[in-house]
Amino acid sequence: MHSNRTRPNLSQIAALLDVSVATVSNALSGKGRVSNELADKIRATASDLGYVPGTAGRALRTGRSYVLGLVLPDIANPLFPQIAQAIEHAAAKAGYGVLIADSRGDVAMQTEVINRLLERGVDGVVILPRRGTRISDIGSPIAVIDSSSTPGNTVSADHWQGGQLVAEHLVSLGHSKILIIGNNPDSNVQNDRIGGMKSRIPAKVQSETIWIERLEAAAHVGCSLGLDRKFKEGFTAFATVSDLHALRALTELLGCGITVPEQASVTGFDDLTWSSAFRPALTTIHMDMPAIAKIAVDALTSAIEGNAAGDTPPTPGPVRPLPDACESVPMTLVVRQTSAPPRLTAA
Amino acid sequence: MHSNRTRPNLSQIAALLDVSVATVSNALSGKGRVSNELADKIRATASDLGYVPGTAGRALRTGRSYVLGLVLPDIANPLFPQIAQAIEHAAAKAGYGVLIADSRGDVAMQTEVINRLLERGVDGVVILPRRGTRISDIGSPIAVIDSSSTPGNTVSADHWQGGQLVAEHLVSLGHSKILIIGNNPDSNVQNDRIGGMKSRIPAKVQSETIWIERLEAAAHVGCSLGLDRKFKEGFTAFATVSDLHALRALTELLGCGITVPEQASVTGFDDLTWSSAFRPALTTIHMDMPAIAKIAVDALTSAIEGNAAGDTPPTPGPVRPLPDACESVPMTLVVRQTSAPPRLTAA
DNA sequence: TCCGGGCGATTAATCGTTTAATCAGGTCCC
DNA sequence: GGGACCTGATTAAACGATTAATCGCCCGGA
Repeated sequence: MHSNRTRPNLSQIAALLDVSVATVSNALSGKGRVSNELADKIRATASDLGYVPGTAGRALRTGRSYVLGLVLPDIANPLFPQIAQAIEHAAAKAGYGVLIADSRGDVAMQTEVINRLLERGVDGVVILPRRGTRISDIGSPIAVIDSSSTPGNTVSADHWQGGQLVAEHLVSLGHSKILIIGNNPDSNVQNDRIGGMKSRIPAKVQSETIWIERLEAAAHVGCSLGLDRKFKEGFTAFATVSDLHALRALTELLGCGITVPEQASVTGFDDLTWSSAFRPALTTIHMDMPAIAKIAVDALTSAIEGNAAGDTPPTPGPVRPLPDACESVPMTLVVRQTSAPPRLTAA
Repeated sequence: MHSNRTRPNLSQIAALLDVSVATVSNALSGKGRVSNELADKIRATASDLGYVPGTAGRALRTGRSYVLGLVLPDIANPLFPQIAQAIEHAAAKAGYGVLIADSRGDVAMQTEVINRLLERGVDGVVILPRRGTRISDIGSPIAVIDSSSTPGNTVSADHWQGGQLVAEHLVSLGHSKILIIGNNPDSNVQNDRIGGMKSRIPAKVQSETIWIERLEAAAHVGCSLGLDRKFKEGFTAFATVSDLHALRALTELLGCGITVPEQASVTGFDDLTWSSAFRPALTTIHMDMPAIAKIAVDALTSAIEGNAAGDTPPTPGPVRPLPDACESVPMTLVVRQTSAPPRLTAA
């Protein structure tokens, strides 16, 4: 590969072989009619020069930038690394780049950053909407990753089924009083997870749900969740909707002298990267982000490229998963060290 | 703002006002010679149509895309959200978008993803290099964020000074045996942090350094760090180089029945988002990512735009901070609940 | 009256790629 | 021998924005 100061373009190759730029373009894209030997020569010098088509010219001509936007409600979300990595990887495989945008938790900002992405010419947008947000109709295809109970959702983890896994696990361990710990009752994701849990808690097993934000509104942020009292009431399993809350519950229990998992079990959700970095390592529910990202990106790119091929006008708005893909990706249970059968106290 | 199906362009505005596209362009950019009243009319209809210059045409003509690349050694790094958010914000303020790339910890991949970004036409690259990587000379300006002891570093947190803060804090609390817990002795960042700590540990205070990766190589991943033995040896303070390791140390101590902060203090580094989400909340060192990002982006954009203005040929390779900016951004101590004076055991 | 010059706007070229339309030349068949 | 047809290539236009060069016009001074 030559190392020129400026990147080679079609006309350089054309001049070198004394052919027209159109022929070079045809040869490299395989679209027009070019003799095999000439096409070979062209491909050879192209790779010799290290030619890659300039995105600017192509975008101008074709109207497509091969860039997707990724919109997150809050980029500081600890789940973000997994998501960004998976989306970037899936997009790269499909030949797309990923432009990030952060709405910083602000609802108004969410539409603003989407507009900024569109102004930059992205071909489509992957969005993890902020709680309770309706995505207004923008002029481009959108893939929504949230929860199957969100209208317009494209794909998401099967939070309900994940909740079922948690409940089944704890019940099968022999727990008979399970405390479900949610954060915000307005979250579709959390409601799905909790709904799934409840659906698999048999009648003979007691359960109760508490919401952290409500507790904190009544007291102060970072207040005690009162788990020691719940433990004394007989709860031996504490099922949270997020690893973050599981860690909080875990440290609160340990701080009260309640051992985990001997006296009490704790479960999380999401399998954040650090969830296995401490002792006892968290039992949690893992989501298959690569699969979710692939479905979202496939749906998006097919909508985009379908459009371009298209007799039909562009299809803006939320996209559906491809026929052979599902909207809900199963979650898996990761049993580590915070769950065990309850110690049988003398009856 | 009209809501057309296709985005307005210069010629639409020109046709509407019966002027040439050049005049419209001049009026909007304020460069050519246009009468005030015509310029006003043009600006009015432009904003009425919701015109924003298309990036493709502009990029093609000017050779600049107003997009920066952000390269991370491992996007799954828990520090990534803060970094990405800060860079994205700083870039957006400067009128640039941010394209992400993830080298997935692979050194060879690092140069590959940089090339992919360049092929996409980014104007510059912000990179957090993988340990021990030399950034080969690419044809574009690069801002390197690592540590001041890294050659070619553009800007970074003052890890050394952060280490000093930790040591001063622990020493002032009265600790006289401090265990420093590092992960990988090849990391410039970790060495800086530990060097800073040692530089502020007076002779009368004992200290010792252990490396997690070495311990794990000798035993197994996730093995005990042997902190209970260290505690019995008299160590009362455990200073780690990362919140991740602090959490590990904290849970190991708690699991051994050693109370924090009453019997032992633990400190982290980086102030990860979840560091305050559990009890006892971590005492840690916070880095001013927004400031770092601003310096990096400013240096990058000024190199880019200096080039364009330029008589001089483009300045590829690592950029320096602007004259009024510094290379090392001070870190701050965040005292929470894991640090306190050591309990005086009966002598 | 004629020329120089400033102002306000237009013309035209350019960036790199794609693609529809066209063209030159050869082959085949009636 | 002359159209029909196929093949392999070229020509030219187009995408949208920027910008150097140009042009017409009016005004002032000689």
